[in-house]
Amino acid sequence: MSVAVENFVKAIYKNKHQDNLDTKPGTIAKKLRISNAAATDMSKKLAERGLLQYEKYQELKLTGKGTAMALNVVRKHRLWESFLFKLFDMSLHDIHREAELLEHETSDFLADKISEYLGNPKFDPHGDPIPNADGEITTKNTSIALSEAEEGKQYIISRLMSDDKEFFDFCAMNGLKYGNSLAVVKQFKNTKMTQLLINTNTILLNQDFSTIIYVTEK
Amino acid sequence: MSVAVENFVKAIYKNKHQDNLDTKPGTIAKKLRISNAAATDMSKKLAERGLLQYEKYQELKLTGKGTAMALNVVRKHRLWESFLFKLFDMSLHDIHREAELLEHETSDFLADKISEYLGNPKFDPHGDPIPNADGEITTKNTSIALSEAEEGKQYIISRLMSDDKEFFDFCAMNGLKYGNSLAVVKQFKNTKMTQLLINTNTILLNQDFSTIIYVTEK
DNA sequence: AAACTTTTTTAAGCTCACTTAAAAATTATT
DNA sequence: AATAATTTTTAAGTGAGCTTAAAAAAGTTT
Repeated sequence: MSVAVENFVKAIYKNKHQDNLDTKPGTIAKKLRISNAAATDMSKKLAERGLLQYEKYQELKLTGKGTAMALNVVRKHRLWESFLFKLFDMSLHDIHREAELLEHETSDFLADKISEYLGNPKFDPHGDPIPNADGEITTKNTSIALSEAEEGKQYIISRLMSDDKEFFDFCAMNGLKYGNSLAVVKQFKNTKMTQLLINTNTILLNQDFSTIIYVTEK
Repeated sequence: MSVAVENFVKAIYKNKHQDNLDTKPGTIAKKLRISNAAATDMSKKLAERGLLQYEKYQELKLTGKGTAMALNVVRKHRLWESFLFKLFDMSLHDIHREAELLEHETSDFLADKISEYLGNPKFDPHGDPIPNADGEITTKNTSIALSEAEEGKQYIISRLMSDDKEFFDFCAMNGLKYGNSLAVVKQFKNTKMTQLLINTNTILLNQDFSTIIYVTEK
């Protein structure tokens, strides 16, 4: 399958299950940096191929086949991220950038080899779950966004949900790393800021960041 | 640069420096399994881009820029082969197949990481030299084809020059592996066969295989 | 509800990387 | 050297994946 098609179904899947965005052609277009016209066009073609359901002016809905394709690409992406992170000590942003390309040129055979090598991990270095070879995500996500965390409690960082370089740079600089501990000191209701303590450092996060950092109770 | 372009300059480079074939558009077309017309077409376009010199009915000649591109792709291919071979215990044919895809989606940055991880190897598992980051091949190839080897002498396998699955299956079955030792027992002049001894086994090779297995004197 | 704004779709057109068919040139054969 | 066979080039056309511009529909504001 082509890169364009794989990225298209992946974008639909992620908008629906991850980024809490709608799946209308225009929204997908924005994410993929293509024109609305191109997205509408692609939608019709993929509907014919049985990868999604398309109805004028409505949200796109992946079929089972389309979902399977999306999960297959997501699996490869997250396996590559895990692998590169482990072996090469690359930043979260760098591994994302490389995985974005490699995911489309990786056979199922190689994906399984990588998975096996890593001990069939369930999460990647961002804390995102890795679908298994059958496209199933077997882990339940019990984590919450930092913006929803309770004052005074201890948490462990379980997910950094972004692919923005500046965000990752900020995280790296401040010890905000998958698996690390922190305490939520205060939630500022009006300004929607979250104050937390990590490694004896106090950090104040605005909503942009507190809603994409996920944690579980310690 | 597109996959098509990268494969085109790579094919020219390999025909010239490795496979001892000419570099006319038709010959490249055959290798890439595209029509002669497509190859002629591409030749003109790449000439305009300064990657090669094109003269009607003549062989194609890579420019410095074209050669650099070819070597960059070859470098990535051979680094991937080395890497996959080392980590995943994959067959020579399998690593080739995967590398053929990955080579086009690998940043220079990642290539350097892989190289560094492997200790900047000079040869891949086929015995092919790996160009450095500047596109230089610093090793001299002193090996000869088995078909040219002398009766009664001991050799070490230094290169398996092919990408054919059957050939690699044969090699794997018979201990014909990069770095292994063998003795040339007899060269049959008329039938162009080579008889050799490896691990107490006698093997008789025809010319198809004896010309693509390279060795150095022990 | 009418008017305005935004989004989506349709229409026409582009580039890339191919194809097949025919014409032209080269190479091989007698 | 003339003819036949092969190779290369030219010409015309295709599908994928885009674009911009205009038309149509949906959503928002007053």
